Amino acid sequence: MLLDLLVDPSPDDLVAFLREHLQEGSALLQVAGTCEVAYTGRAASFADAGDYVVMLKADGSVQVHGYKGVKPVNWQPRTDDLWVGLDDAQAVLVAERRSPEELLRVAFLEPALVQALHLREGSGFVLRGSEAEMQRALAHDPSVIEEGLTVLDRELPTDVGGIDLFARDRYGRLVVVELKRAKGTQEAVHQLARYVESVRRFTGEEVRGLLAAPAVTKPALVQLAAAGLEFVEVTALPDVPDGPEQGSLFG
Amino acid sequence: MLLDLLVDPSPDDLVAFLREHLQEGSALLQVAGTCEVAYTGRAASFADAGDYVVMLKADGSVQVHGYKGVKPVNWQPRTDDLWVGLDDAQAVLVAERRSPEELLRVAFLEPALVQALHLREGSGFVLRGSEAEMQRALAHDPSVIEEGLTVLDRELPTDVGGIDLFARDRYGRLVVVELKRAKGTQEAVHQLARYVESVRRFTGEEVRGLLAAPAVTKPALVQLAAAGLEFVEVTALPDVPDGPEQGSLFG
DNA sequence: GGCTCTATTTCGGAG
DNA sequence: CTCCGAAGTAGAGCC
Repeated sequence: MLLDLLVDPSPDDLVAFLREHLQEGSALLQVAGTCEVAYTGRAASFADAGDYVVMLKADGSVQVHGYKGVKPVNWQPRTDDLWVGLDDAQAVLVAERRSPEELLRVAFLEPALVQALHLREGSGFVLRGSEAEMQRALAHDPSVIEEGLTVLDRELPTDVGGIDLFARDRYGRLVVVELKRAKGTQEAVHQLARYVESVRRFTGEEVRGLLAAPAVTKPALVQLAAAGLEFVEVTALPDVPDGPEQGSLFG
Repeated sequence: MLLDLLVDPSPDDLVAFLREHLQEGSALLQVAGTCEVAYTGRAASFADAGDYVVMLKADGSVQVHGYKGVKPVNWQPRTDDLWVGLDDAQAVLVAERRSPEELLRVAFLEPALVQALHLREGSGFVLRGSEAEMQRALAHDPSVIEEGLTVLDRELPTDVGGIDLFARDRYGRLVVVELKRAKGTQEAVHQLARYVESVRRFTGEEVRGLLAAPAVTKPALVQLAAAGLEFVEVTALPDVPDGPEQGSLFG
């Protein structure tokens, strides 16, 4: 797991270390120390001398972490070219990317530690509670939203985007359901309004619009009322296993 | 900078190490090794045995990094309670948070490395090219958008959100400007349409809607045309220094 | 405290 | 490839 480690490397040693392990191409590399960081691309930023931990992953992603926060101070999601060398007697890392064209440059003023780790590729990972899962569960048992609802389609494309759930209520009226895993916002209401309008225009039928979420913000509720749309609180969901057999029900 | 480091620590040593440095409270801690990670809270996730680098920052944030990607596999932006101890002869880290109630648990099955680093608090950091800066620049010189434009307000609140720039054109017509730092999407068009509708309703006047961005996507352009809205390409921006004197112009 | 919005969003998926 | 929308979004700003 731990492949290699140097404490207080000289600039030369740091460059050699990084080059060697980048060559290999499968290690996660970290350099901790005082750095200067510059980024240009989608925006531009510059951080003068400060203490950071620089993490280089095997997929070419680079992130520069400061003393706080989950989010790195600077980063690059992917790099097409990675260059390591000496500049003015300092070890320097340059990560470049095309499309979008961007460049991250880290100068290691005082590297305190460099290490190479080998992380085997990911193990089984399960996430529960996404909107996709919520959609699956509600399509499987729409009575949670409303009694007598019949699901016609999921992810139904319209000219203004995809409708999460498309159904008919017990009286045969068309129902557009917009799902939100978290609190429903004005944005969600507007999305719903667009869908309802589109379906109304397309079918000429009466169309109800439901926002199904665990909660709504107050402004969203006002918007809903103003637009003649409805909110349905959806919290505890029935447990539905995922799998291809579920998808085929609605293909 | 490097405070302490252990290779292949025993569970007991790992727990002692973490406790000691958490006590101190100002270090960035990292554990690399084979772990099992579980999260419950806003959603739920579970990752069985895999290789990860766990990073604990002094602000209480925790992140579990896998072999790829900028984004951690699991994380916690802030923790109200951090607990380290032995469970079934394994070192275990539990990071808990209230509001939202969530919990991250990492079991270190085979810790390969643990280290403590001291990162001095951040240095000067400058970011250029954000939407805020774009807004400042365009408010300062709206002729970049259109000749004869007079800015009335920035971040003007309406019942459906805040309008980036609110202005009158050379003929005295009201203009709502929606800014996007990157390519304008359908979402931006809908947002703009919402603002325009709101202002139209509120004032009863004729209202123009402009999407100002370096580019638009094709579907967004279609939507714009359909809604009677306009696109203005805004690329090179005048260089405007930020500072309180700028803000006061529009307070 | 809650609510809203931006982001160098990242990431994954669909056309 | 582009485009779109979700995210346990994170984080900042405002009320």
